[in-house]
Amino acid sequence: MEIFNSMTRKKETFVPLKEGEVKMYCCGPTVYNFIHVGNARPIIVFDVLRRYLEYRGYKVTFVQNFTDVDDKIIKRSLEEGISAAEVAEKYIKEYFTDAQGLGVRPATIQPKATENIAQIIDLVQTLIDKGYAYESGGDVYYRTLKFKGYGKLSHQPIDDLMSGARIEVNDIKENPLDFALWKAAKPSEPYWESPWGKGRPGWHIECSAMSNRYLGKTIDIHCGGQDLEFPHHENEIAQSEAANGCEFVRYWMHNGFINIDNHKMSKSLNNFFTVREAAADYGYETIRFFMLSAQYRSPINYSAESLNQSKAALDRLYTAADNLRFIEKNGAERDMSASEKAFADTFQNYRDRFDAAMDDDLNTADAIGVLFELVRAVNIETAPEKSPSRAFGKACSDMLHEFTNVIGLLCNEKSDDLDAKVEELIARRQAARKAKNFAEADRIRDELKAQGIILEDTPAGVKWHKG
RNA sequence: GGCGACAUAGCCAAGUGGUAAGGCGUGGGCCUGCAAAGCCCUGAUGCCCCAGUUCAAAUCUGGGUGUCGCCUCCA
Repeated sequence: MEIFNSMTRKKETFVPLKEGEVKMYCCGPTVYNFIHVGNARPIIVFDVLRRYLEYRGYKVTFVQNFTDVDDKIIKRSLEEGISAAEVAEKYIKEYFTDAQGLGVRPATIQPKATENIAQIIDLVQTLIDKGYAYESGGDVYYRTLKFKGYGKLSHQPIDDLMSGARIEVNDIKENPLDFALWKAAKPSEPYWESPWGKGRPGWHIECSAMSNRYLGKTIDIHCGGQDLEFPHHENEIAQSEAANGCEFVRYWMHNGFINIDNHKMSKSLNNFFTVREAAADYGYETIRFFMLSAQYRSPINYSAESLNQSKAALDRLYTAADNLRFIEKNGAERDMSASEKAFADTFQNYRDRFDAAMDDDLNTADAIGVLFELVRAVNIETAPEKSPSRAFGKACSDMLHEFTNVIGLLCNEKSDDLDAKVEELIARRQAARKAKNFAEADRIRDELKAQGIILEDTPAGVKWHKG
């Protein structure tokens, strides 16, 4: 598999440190609010990466953290009149509601910064001992100029970074580029005891500490949004490599932004939609489809038109899956015919092309193209006039789901429970149709429609799907 | 100012040297009690512009134009 490595700015063949195993870390949300649609992109994209690596046989250890102590959380706690810990707890819960809706599997480990204070303090102390950090008025800062590779991820010459930061006036730092590892507690702020007095960790040090604790000194993949490249990931490299004396990350992956009216969606610009709002309008899974309809590094524009197109495309997928489910249950009771077997023999071609697309730096747009080519072929081969067999329906269904499981689509399919209720109403409507009582037939159809069930009359019988 | 990304049909979006995937939408058709779905046909002689390299370029090179991002908390 080829991965575009932000560090080298090239696609590189992915070779894990240990054969058959992948250690990956993804920067998780700061839990002070509902996540917005922009936040959802890395969550979805790197969930697909994790699924694909597992599909290819790797044992994946995936760590995604929660930043649950931070200025914004403290601010929020004052606004809401509850403790910072309660704010964090509340929005972690909301995060999981959204993540589950989006079809995102829980990471292997989802640590919180506040569960790792001892590790963070140790790491800060190590950096002080090695001369890479210094205490100043209860704060501890990283001595940026001391780390030779500073700027290597963002490819920024250190002089340019310096000039950009020049305007900052701060007497307690040796250099404007130095960043906080530990912040002294102000009155009424949450704090932990440390060798430098009461305080709390800076943002960047958390990820270094947790990555090291749960995955080790060198990991295979570290991912996040492009805006984390500098300074967050740059700082992580400086911290981890200075402390451990070895390479921190083999492959850096950064996803592109979601735009609104061609401008970055962000909380600071206040032009964002929360996932909760978007899901109310289009459904969670439509958001997931939308995110995967373009390659993860390219910017995508969030608009009603795009989301509606994604919803329509997703419906086509559901229709196909429903048809196959129908055939599995009601198809011809016989072995697969010669032509059915011949078609099943072509599955490997689709698989090869799907894998090739995903191997190419997770080209989900291309992979979805293959998926839809499969859908059309399956629709043709399972047309009612061909009286497809149940075995064939299952074979096609399995193939379809092999792909949709990798990209995490089709996670809201029908249940057997619902089947029974709907089937009964369908039977009553069929009786009415047979008696040419179309008024009653249409009434039942409307009744089901009101419950979100859409009927379709086909030569092979009445099918239905969730609208 | 420094660094970087992108520009493909009405819309979304693949395609990095060999003659334009896929989805949405439009129009027509088959099928149907009607509808829906599905299938077939339809759609860029063309890939922002101008040069150049090549037997061959959306794909490579040079120069433009336009849009966006990072350099500050941010996915």
